[in-house]
Amino acid sequence: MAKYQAIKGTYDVMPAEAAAWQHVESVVRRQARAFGFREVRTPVFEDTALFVKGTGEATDIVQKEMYTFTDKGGRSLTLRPEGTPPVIRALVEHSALKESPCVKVFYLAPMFRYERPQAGRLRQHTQFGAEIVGTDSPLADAEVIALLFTTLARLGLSGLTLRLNSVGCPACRPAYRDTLVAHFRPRLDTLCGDCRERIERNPLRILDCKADRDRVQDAPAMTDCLCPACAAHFDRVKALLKGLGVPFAIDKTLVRGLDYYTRTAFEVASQHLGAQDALGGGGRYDGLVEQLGGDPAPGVGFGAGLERFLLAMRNQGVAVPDGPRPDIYVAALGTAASDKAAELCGMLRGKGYACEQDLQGRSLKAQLREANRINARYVLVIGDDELAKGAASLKDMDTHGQREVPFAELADNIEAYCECSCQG
RNA sequence: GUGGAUAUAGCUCAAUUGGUUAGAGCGCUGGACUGUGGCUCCGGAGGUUGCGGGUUCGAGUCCCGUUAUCCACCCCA
Repeated sequence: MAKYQAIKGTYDVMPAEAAAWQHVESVVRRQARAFGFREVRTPVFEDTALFVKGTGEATDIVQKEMYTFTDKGGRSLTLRPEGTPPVIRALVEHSALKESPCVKVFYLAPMFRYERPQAGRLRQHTQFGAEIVGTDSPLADAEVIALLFTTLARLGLSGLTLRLNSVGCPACRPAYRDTLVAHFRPRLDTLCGDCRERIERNPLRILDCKADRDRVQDAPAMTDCLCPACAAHFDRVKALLKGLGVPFAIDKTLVRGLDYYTRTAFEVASQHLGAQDALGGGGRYDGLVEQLGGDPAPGVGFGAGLERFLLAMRNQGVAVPDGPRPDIYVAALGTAASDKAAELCGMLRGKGYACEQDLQGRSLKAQLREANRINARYVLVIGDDELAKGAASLKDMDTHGQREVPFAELADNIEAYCECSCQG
């Protein structure tokens, strides 16, 4: 066992897995662009108060999962546990909503939470998130949901379930909350210990308690208690999703763990994951911008875990396209030939080819095996004979064919010999 | 924070009721007309059996501790 290893709940992406990551990232970026979202990048740490205020003091994230430390200036800083508060902070700080009243942004960034690792759950994970700030139109809700859902589809994922709910707004939630408490109060002794506390602190969370799943089914639903505005909003979101062909299921027990959500709440789960089956989730947060010191503005967004994308893809057997193959491998025999090879590699790279050579002075056989291993399209063989003749042997690794090409011609007309996908 | 399982070459795994120099496949590496890959054949390197104690004539196998990993609860991405 190595003396030093990656910290619990973290991991390394080694070159063999990097191709899969790059593929996922490029699909995500392409899709975000297709929907008109622009990228934002914010620092990995923030003032601790941003999350206490934004994410919510009562949430599990803030209460027990944050990596918080004091820097040498005595400031309390926190590695971001989620992406939305930092993004809102940045939009407010840069007055983005004054330049343009409706902003669409996405991010691809690491998040940190002190949790007990298990399948699909880490202490550092990477989130793809998107936010639309500045409009309370149901169009925005539907667009954000469609972005997440179509991205997953583009990645080849199937067996997806989109769960949808509305958690109301400050106008109608308090009344629903009372209704819920009135419903559960007489049945307190049938609930689990956690829920007996939740009824005081946050009764809505009783709804997504797994232990009390059965006892929750006949509880009153938020969707039956929405105020007219929230009900109309929810109806339009559903209609829009139908129009977009995004399948969903109403889940009246879906309650998200962050304090700022209003109205729409959603979650996308995969059949191909373990206990942690949510690929992503989000909702509307119409009070957050004001909460964080900006002029009041509504918003809606989601966060999704890239590690879970990859995990679901692997479990589902989705093939990841190969990365680009190297164009040319230069095999050299002897010191003089190696020097010439270095020179040729430099010239070819200058023309835009992906090109490499042996760095260990190995046998020709070993060099060709290496060229084959990295799936090079062509091999240039250079030895004493070639040096004397002033020409290299150009071998086509696919057709096994080989021909002689003068060094000088190589420089000027390499494209003619390489009718491959080389970008000259 | 709680519970369960696991820990043997780079990787995936073997090793009879505790018993001699801990094996295999893959990978790596060298060779099979001293300069030509994939297939085949032959050879080589590589392990203080996670770490620390204990029981025993003898421990990879049993016991205790510890660390790490995995899975689940909680919660979430």
